[in-house]
Amino acid sequence: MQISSRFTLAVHIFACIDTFSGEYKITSEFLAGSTNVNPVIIRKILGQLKSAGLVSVARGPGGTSAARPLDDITFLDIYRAVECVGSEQLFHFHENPNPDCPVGRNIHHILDDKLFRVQAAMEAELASITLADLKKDMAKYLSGR
Amino acid sequence: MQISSRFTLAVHIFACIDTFSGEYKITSEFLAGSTNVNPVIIRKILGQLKSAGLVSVARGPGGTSAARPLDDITFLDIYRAVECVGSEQLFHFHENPNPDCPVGRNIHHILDDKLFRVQAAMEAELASITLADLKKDMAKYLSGR
DNA sequence: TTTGATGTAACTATATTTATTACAACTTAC
DNA sequence: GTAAGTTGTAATAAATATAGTTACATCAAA
Repeated sequence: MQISSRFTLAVHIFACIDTFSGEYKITSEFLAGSTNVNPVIIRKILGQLKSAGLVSVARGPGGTSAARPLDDITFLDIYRAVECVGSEQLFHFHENPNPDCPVGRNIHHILDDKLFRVQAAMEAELASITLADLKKDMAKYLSGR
Repeated sequence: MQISSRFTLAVHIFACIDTFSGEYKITSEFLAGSTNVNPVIIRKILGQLKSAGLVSVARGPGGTSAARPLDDITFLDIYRAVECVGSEQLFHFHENPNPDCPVGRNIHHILDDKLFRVQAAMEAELASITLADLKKDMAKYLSGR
């Protein structure tokens, strides 16, 4: 199954912060307009990003900004902030393999290290991409806006 | 969100084929017993593995076997066989970003190559693991069975 | 104190996964 | 050729997760 759109939404949010800060006030309503997603969903994601220390959200007047330099926020930071997979495991196991079967009893042990390696490879790639990279690439597309 | 347990189930099925072929007839009922999953689900997965050319399933008398040498079946083969993500995309996008917003209009283009790199890293790791590796590691756990 | 925004609860709608029942189709062996 | 055992598949339900929506208390600044 696919990874929740919360992740791409969160990146979209940062892209808006990069692009529109100063020009517009970055509210959940504004972000909802750009993403075409319900403002409450946006606020929930902003809350997760805030808990992870990635953004600052002003309550009274509204307005969101990045809490750290752009080259210090990686896709992995964002992924972990919004994904909130309780288990932190990418792969879902069938819950109750038969303990009376030698394979069923051991399948988890046998697979765990292999699946962890797969997850680690993915996370390493996520960690190699920063919001500074995003901003740089965005400039190409937005030059003529 | 996590990757469907169909993947770990499919690997479990191959582990059973490795371990019990000859000793028992590998039917969907037998596999349901080891995995503790409904036989119809097992049959559906077997159908996907069969379509991908990874197993042979005998209809009348029943019984499943690997269709290729174990060192020629990778975790990526299995992943692709059962995952059937129509789009083949690991990351789910929010569907309708605002085309009137310069960020909304371009977010897909901006992210696509980066997300593809992440997916490729994960798939490369999946491709590096074969059922022969699985069998070897299983031997450690099953020696005293 | 008014204004505009966030934080959050509650509920709904939708989609996906997994389970279950039922049965036709098929293959082998008797 | 028929009985037995199994696969293939449809139809449906149940469980879970995601996303949308309404409503409102809370907060900070002007």
